[in-house]
Amino acid sequence: MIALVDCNNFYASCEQIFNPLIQNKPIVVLSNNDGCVIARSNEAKMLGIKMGDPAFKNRHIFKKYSVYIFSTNFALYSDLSNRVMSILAEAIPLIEIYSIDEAFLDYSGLSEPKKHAQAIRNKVMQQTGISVSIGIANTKTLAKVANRIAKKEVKSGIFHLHCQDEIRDSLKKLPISKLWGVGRRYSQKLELYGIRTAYELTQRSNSWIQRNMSIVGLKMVKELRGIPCFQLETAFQWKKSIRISRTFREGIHLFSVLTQAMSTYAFMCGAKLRKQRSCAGTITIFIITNPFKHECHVNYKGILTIYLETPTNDSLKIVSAAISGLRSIYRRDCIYKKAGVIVSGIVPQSQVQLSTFDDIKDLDRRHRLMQAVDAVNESYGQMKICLGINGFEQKWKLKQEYLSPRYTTRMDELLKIRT
DNA sequence: TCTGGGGTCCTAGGACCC
DNA sequence: TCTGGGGTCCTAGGACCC
Repeated sequence: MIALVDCNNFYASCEQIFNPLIQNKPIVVLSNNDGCVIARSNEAKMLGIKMGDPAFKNRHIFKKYSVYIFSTNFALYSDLSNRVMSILAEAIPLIEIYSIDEAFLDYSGLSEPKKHAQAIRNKVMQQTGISVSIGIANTKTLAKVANRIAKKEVKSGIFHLHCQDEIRDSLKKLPISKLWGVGRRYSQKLELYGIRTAYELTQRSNSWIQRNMSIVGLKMVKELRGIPCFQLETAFQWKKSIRISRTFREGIHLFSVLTQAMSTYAFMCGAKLRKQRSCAGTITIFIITNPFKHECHVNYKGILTIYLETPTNDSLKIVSAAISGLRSIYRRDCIYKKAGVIVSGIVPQSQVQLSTFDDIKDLDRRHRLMQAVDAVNESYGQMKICLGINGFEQKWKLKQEYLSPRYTTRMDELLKIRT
């Protein structure tokens, strides 16, 4: 038996705790640059403000109903999260902290799970002021379903989903898109096959499910049928990738501004790496143009993966690798990869060495590639620059060749598409 | 005018070797 | 010179989560 504890409207609740004036008021928390709504209080939800909606679409609602608006304060949220999690861990040591506001608890062998959950819920409220919903069931996926019911339909905020009839009925009521593990793509696909509820999905054969949704989808459906497939991950996990990425408020047209930003983010990545005592084996940098800007008919991504000869967590080395990578994208010392995506190269000892256009013997082809990259360069940095670092757990190695034949094949395909 | 940031995992298909 | 089956490794891309 597993319990899923989920904090209600977590970021919004955190803001409310320290400000009595905004209790029971509509409040929203906005993302970086005040772009999107990423948390809402119940009152804000009732005004029809949607999760993930761009803030500008809701400005009139904010004004009309005097909605309180906050920018994110992650220091506050993670501090409160830690407090909640330690209360949970005190009650049940076998705990998987699933996200900043959610945890799975091992409830096996508990004779009165609902009573226990009630005690936890009270304690968290009493000691932190955060209200939580708790769903209890035999598998993680069913606990998710139970939690949804606890949050929406039950006053006590606690729901134990165990008898077969009840499970069947709740799955019949659950729209397929709301199921844990079914996102936008899968729900579109499943609806094409006439599957609208979680129950209808459980009626499909195992082979059909695996064919269409991979092994992960099959595990999820088995869990809906009551067979545990996802274990509780109670051990601490090192991060396998670390990333800093930002969207700019305005388009960026100066290379110097890009390098400045890239340095900052690279430096921050280094700090995060050192904090968990890891080293990066590869560094990936990428830049994306504004996907919502319609006048530029193609949107571009510039991606460069740098394979470090020696894994490192030295911020200065990471910064210099990132900057030389960025410069090489900018100088177009690189190979166009496929529509909207450029470059992948190898950087021994932080020196960018990429294949250049000179390597392309076919003059016509070379010309078309250069045109394509020009188009990319022109639209650079209009909106987004990202720096990610990953792979420090993976085997690192210095590649002997700049480009594999396979890569070239894909470029040929691309050229077919573009011409 | 204004659309987030940080993660994980699986799979198909090519490279390469025997 | 041509053909081939089987295995492993790697990576790009696609899916998902909060």
